[in-house]
Amino acid sequence: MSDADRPDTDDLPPHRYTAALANEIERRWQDHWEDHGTFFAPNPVGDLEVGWDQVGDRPKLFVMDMFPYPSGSGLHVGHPLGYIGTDVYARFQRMNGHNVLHTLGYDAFGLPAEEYARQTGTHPRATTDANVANMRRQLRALGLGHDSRRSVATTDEGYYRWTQWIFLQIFNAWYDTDADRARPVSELIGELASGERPTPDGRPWTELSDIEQRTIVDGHRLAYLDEAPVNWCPALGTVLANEEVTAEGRSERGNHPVFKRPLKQWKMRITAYADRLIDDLDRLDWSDAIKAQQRNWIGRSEGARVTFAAHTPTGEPRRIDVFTTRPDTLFGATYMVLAPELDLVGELAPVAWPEGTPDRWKGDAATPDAAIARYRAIAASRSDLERQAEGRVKTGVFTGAYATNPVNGTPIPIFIADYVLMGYGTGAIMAVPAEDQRDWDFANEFELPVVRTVQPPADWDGEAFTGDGPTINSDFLDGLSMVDAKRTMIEHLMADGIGEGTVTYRLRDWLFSRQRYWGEPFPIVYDETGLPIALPDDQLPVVLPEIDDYAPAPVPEGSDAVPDPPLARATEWATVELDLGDGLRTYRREVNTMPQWAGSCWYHLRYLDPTNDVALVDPAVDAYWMGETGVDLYVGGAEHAVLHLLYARFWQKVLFDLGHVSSVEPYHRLYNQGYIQAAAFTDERGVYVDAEKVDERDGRFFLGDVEVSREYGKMGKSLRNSVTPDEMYHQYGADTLRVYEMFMGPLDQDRPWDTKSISGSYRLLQRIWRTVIDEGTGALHVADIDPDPETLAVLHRTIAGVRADLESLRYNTAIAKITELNNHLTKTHPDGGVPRSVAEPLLLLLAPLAPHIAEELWARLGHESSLAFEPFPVADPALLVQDTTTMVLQVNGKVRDKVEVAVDISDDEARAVALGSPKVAGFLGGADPRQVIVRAPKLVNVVV
RNA sequence: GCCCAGGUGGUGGAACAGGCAGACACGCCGGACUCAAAAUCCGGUCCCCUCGCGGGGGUGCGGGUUCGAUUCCCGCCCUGGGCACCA
Repeated sequence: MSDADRPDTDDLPPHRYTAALANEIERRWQDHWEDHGTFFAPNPVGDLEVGWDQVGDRPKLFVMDMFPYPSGSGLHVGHPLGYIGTDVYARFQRMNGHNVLHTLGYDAFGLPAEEYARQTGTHPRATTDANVANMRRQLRALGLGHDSRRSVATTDEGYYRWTQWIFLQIFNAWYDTDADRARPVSELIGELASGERPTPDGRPWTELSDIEQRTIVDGHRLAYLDEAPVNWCPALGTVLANEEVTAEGRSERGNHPVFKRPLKQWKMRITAYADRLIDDLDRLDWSDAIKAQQRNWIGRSEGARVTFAAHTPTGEPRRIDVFTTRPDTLFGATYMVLAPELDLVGELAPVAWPEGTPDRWKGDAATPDAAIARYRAIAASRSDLERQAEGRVKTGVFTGAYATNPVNGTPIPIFIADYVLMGYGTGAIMAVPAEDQRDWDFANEFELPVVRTVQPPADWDGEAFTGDGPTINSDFLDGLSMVDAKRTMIEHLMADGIGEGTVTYRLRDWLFSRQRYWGEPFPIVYDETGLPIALPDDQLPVVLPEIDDYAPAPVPEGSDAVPDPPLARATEWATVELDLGDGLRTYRREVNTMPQWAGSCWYHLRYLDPTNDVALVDPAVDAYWMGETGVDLYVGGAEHAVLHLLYARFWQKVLFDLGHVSSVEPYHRLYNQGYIQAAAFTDERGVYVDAEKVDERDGRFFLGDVEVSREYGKMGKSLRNSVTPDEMYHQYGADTLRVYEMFMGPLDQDRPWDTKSISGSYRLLQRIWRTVIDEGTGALHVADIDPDPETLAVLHRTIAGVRADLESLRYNTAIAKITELNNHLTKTHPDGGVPRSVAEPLLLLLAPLAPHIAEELWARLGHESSLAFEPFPVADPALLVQDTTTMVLQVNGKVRDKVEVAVDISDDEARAVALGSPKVAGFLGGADPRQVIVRAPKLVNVVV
């Protein structure tokens, strides 16, 4: 038990660094920093310009955390890990002369806040405000050096006004594939009107009706309405983006089943940026793991589009375009499969089954139409989860129609099957069972022919062969390798006008509307045509209306009811009289809200210029802080690899294309911190028990007398293993908590929390305190003397090491080096009297990690101002050079002796020293060594 | 199945360019101080043999390169994360 666990006792030295003293010091310094605006970072212009003349010539550094949801349960000790990490870095670089911008805002819209509000029966605004206040209190107590003036919440009207403004920029933009960038739709309209760009059907622009013109433009916008199968979650009463649905086909929030439903929804054309989102990863300092995740998510596939000819029952020609990555196998395409939802399916199906149709193709239906209708109904009724649960057994039905293989003229049957997805490629495939396992499985189920077009190896006993081999049964491709066959086939398709090389992406456009209350309203209204109209900037923000019942309308599972967004119930708000340039008219407001991710896409920009109400961000401010590379260090969890991080990159690029920001990427250096995990304990029923009450005895765990079993998981309420920072400040102080969290291991690694181990960090700070202060009297304990040469050398080695470690975020080893220095001082100066010229740099080294105790001791040493801007110590290179070093003597690679030698010993001398060692000689046994490897002055290896 | 990350003492971890494996800390053992305990300080602590000196083994497993491998290469195993009917 540490002394912190018990009440202060009289027999402790009166000036010991106890938790109580630490708390007093910490409160005092937190007040000091706040009163002095210590962490206010000046902007070059605007409201936050104060102090610019003092720091404007310094290099800038923008350090950011992924901002939190203001959750109702407050923080546990796992949450601040990254925040402490960035704070250490920010403080370190501030001492190195940077103008450092570091703050923390709140991602306060979205499902978590709304769910919490529903559970507690209070309005999300009230719970959000209370939760933000509680988290600010908890984070302040950690001593985080944030610029409080820049701490925005996405729910502030002054914030979401600009979220809405950005939406309008995206709405009012289209992607010019020739210029490979977004441009304003006004320029598109200009090109259409001038004839420079043809209209879809070739008629002059001026001859088109207003609705026709608007429909064409709307079809180009980067934010657009689309009716398509989407992820519909009845339990949450909203649609979800692909990124919010788990592999099991459930909602990421709440784990509810998700179904496909065709619904008219807002989407963002992120697919237009697919290539740039991949290519620009190369310029980012991110881990390969996250880059790989983004590349995989975008899923670029090169292949070919191939046109197959088909016809309707009345003989009208229809083309079926497919995407394939294997155009080389076209001669092996023995049937086609269309996604069940494809409209074309209904046009192709004949009234009756063709003669000779096998029964198993008919799906027990009397006619193709009946078979198709039944199959579509079954597909729609199954959640993704159910589809998955049925494994890879292929289902489908024949449409009754045939297409023609364009390279050999063979008629091939057209099926529908749910293994072909509506949203990928063209929603239709050519099936090549010999070279695709899924097609093989389907062909097997339906007894369809298999034609091999790649020669498998002689010992091939498998089914589909997807490897490389000589092409066979393919006329002009025979004998070619896969690569050559692909290229040759694409050339052939282009020459015949029946296809071309093309690229397809796994990435889908971003589903951007939600049927929830607690989100940003869209700045969009509809007129009687039902087409969307952007509100002018001067009408922003569109304020989220107060309503009594903000709960979503849950729809029973399996029901086809259309979701009814809560804002539709704000009837007075949802209908509005406006003059948008042609007199006062009545409009309907968009009643969906934006998704959780909208606010987090651009908060780095609002941090820069939080009070600006005439622009998103002042260009001079943006240019200064974002430069061309963006945020200098961005720390957060890896779980946002394909959500927030992809969306934010997309918005940044749109804003860049439209000239609103200077950086093409938001986050230059990304660092993914690990998670703090904690032991959790279950009783024999598998129920979690309060981890704090569990005792360990002989490696077994007991709750009272009952044995419980241990597991590890994320810290949290559900596992009953939370430890809060509040408990830790009170028992040890915030500096101890900071040092411990940074000492537990590398920042990017998961680590198990162990409250017992925190005492090591507590003792370290107590020992450093004792280095400076006499515990008995409270008097200074340092001496104005010169350090001995060894201490001086240790100091400078420590400075060099700590500096390098902090620079690369290796805080655990930085703390180890500071510990070694202090241990050295304790050992060499057991009765105090450490030279001031050593104690002072020691405190500066400690300052980024444990700022309160460092400030306090710095002040007690007689300094009048905060050390926040004190230059971080620099090692004297002359003192890093040692005169002598330990040379290792090996025999056959095993260490046999060590000798102290001069660092500049020559190879010949080193060799002589080694061979002169009695221990080495003993192993030689009088024989001559076969070989002597000399790496003076570190090592000599004698090979016998 | 595919793509990442990782596997080192009782525990967290260190060894940054191929050269002393286990820094620093927790825990544990022993000692000093104390009536006693806590706190503090000192010493020990990878495993095995040995009273000691000393010796042998050891970084998930099996090979390889090298005078020398935790580090590089090949093949496996295990753990964690991501993706997954994406044509």
